[in-house]
Amino acid sequence: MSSRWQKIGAHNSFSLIGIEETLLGGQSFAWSPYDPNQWVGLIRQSLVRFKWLEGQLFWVLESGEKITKDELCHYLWLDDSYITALNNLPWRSDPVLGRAVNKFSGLRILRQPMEEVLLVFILSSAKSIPQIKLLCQKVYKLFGNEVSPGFYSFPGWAKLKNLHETEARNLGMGYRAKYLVGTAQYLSANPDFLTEVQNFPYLKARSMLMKLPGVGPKVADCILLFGAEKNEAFPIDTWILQSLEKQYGMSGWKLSQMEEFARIHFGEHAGLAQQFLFSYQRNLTKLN
DNA sequence: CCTCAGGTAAGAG
DNA sequence: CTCTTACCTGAG
Repeated sequence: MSSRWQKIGAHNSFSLIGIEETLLGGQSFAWSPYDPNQWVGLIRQSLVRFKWLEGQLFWVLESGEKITKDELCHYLWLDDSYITALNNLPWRSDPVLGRAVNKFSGLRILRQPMEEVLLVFILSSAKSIPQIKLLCQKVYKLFGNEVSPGFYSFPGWAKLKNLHETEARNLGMGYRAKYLVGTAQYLSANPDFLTEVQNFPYLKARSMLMKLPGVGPKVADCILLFGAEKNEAFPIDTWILQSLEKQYGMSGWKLSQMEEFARIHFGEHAGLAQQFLFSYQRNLTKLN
């Protein structure tokens, strides 16, 4: 059946560690390891499997709705704008970023559905990747579509509105339950909210998102970076905090000062730099 | 048994 | 605007 495999791109500048970190590193919780150098996951209503072989990335649709190569390329940010973004980052003059870019060659930002990113990052606070995955799966299983046995798709906020706080807490959400319920209500009352947010420039979009319960500065930046193609967004989580403090010598700096530094130093594609620094910092013990 | 986590919100200074 | 603390739950 290997004839089903299709090659994704001729010159996609990936590396094994780059694709692996892109899919499993924590910007999406939809992907799982399959065989060695293979990963499965849902993109909307399509169950897709990727394979890394001899320096090339291949894909196959396992089940669910048809998906085009163009849609996959967009999801994986395989168009030339990635190269442009990378070239605009100061990795030549910044040795910290340089090491990260070199180590995680081809690491990208996945372009995910904004609605789904909103949900998973509301649920992400103070939780590890496996915990977030599990929690998402519980919610998806309750309201989502079973695309393939064991694979449930993101149900959409209209259906999430049917989840009451008590029920959400019973799933193990803890204090995140009231965030989810509150956000579902807000979106129900303002159906075009996310579309509007997407059309505003970064800073305005960010402050709009922060009106949602459970969405603070970090989650808002994740939503904009992973779900709205706003590359200026620079989510500062504990890993980035560590990176800035230890690699960039910014201990004692205020969060607002770090944001300003990121904006000036990394520029309009700061979010891509963030992803490299994040991966480097998080894998620091494994790298040496 | 105790601490802390990939964060947010609320209250105080 | 900055700083502190509580908030659920589960892992270490």
